[in-house]
Amino acid sequence: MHSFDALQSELMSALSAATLSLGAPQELAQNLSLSPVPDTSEGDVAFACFCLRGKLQNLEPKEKNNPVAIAAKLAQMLSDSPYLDWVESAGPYVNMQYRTDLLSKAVVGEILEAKDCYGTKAANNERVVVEFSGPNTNKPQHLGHLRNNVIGESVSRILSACGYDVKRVNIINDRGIHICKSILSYQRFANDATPESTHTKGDHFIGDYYVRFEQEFQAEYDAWLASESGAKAYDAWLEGPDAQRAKKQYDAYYQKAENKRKGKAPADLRDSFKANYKDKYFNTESELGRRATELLVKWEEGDPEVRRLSKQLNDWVISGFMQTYDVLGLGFDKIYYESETYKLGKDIVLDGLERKIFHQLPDNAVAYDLSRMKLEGDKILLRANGTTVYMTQDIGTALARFDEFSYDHMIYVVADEQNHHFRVLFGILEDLREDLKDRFEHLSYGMVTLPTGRMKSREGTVVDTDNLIVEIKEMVKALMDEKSDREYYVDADEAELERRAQVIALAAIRYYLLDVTPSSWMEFNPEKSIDLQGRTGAYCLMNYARTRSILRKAKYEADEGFSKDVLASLKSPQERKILLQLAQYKAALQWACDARDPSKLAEYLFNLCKGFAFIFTDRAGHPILTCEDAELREARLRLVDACGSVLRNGLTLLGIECLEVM
RNA sequence: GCGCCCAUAGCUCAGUUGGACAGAGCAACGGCCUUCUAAGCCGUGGGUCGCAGGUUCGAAUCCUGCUGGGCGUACCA
Repeated sequence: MHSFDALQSELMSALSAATLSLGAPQELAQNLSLSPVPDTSEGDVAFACFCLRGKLQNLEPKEKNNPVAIAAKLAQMLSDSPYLDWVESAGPYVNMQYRTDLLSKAVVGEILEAKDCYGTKAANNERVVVEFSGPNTNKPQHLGHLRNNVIGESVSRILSACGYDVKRVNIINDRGIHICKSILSYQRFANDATPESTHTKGDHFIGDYYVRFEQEFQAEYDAWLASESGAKAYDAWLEGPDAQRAKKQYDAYYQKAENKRKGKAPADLRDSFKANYKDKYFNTESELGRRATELLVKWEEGDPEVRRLSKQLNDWVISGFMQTYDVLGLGFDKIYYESETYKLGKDIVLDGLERKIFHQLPDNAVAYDLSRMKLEGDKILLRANGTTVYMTQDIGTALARFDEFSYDHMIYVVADEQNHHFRVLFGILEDLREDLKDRFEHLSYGMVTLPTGRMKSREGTVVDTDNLIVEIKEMVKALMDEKSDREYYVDADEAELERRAQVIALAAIRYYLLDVTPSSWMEFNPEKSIDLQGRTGAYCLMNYARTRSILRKAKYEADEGFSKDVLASLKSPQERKILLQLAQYKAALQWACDARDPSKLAEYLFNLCKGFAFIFTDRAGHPILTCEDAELREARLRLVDACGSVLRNGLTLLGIECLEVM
């Protein structure tokens, strides 16, 4: 038996044959599936008989509908299987234990032969483009971007391991009013400072000017609100429809009894005005707003000086991003820049207009009728002046990318605030191009929150990616200092310790972010920061290091020609448990791939670690180095090697680098 | 108003698409370091799966209603 899959399929054929002989329809008998057993002492796998109710023609009428009777019958029929140690029915389930020697040889043998390739599938000739990261060039990346980055990278690796031809792409938003705000702020306050002159990372450097702009603008706005023209604008606003809507909401809320009020209290009229009028103030009254808008217009016109400044600032920010990507080990097959792609889509929309997929509004704007996809309203795709919007660009880039990559799947890793945007985007794309139907996926992930709620830049609670990595690394180093007398630390020089701390810190962060299902919102607690105890990246790394350590001490050689027969001596319940866990790796990987969810793999790896950790620490019951039975000793070392191998393969797919010594 | 999503242990999260007694980590409590890395190992306690109905042999999971929360609903990105 050369692999667990082979062993499993032998069992499945036996099961199919048994059900067939009891009169099950072909179709059903050949599509049975096994399920796990809750308690491993009750078997390795189970077959649940519910699906056979009423389907077995050759059974007595009384037994036909009774899963318990069916289970008993099947258990009896499988009792002489050469692939099983034993089989017994437990209620409606048939519990089975694989023949131990076949199991150990199949599982460990396959892993040690395949090594780094264990679990990876052959190319399936399907290409998938994964778009992730997508930063704006006005601020350094925060914890939310980090979640995006690590999910995007891990999903790419998982898809790749499952046979897909993966292309990673990134689209950097380097165009628009936000960069003009930074330019203006830079012009006014920087005195020609540069990242070099201030020894500041480029994205942080520009981020500070962006924040400065927002502060200045807020101060300007507050002053205006308190002024006479602010008061006039407020009075005028009170007469308008926005005020009426705000008043209605406000009154409706406060007219209810206190215990009947739902949701957040609406802002009072004054605050509604303040929030509501901000954009209008920016566009019409604000000096800063006017200057920023002028810059945007000049940028659009191709004004050389504005273009030069814009490029300079963007280059600084992007070089900062690249440093962060470098630290995280991220690389892209292609990076798109919105300054180059923002006009894409216009021709496609005009073409769609001719094909009557879109329609023209009285002011000549072009829109998509959302009722075509069972939603309401119009989605504007070209403004009356002919300029594009975000949606238009996304349509354009999706189709341009198809021409470039001929993808079978296009996955967008984007936060769940944009669920509606992508629903509309995919609807329009499929309306335009029927041949691309079902190729688009939105890998929607939830926000990373703090115990106090959402991160707010105004309150200074935004967790910065670069700083976070440094902080965790310092924490790891402090812990390492406490253990500096350990044997595995004494040989390491400063640079090596630094490297280990960096690897551990990154593992901790990655595991923390990937251990939660992407679609869930997740809480990040900066107080506790990222714990290094329990279900963590550090724990997984430590167990990998334990496997390497013990193999080093045993002078173990990972030779290929070893006799698999020694593996038959692995037969304790805990050893069997690990064998089964190892055998589940492919299933966990496939699940993670199908669900585009690295947390499925993260959970699996933690459980594998726990199984290994038990044996590793059980020196009395499962001695390895000091095991007196030479065959058993070798078998256990092979098992340790297999655990390490699977652990490393899996962690690599999470983007986590392993340490030989920790 | 309309649309989508969420509610599981003190806290943070799983629960493979309807199946065995609802799990993990943290926190709490009790044991383990002359012996394979204690960033660890073993054990204990802790849950009317938001509430009320319904479908089913069987529901945390599906349906209806309610309660509480979130995100959308731009000619912003």
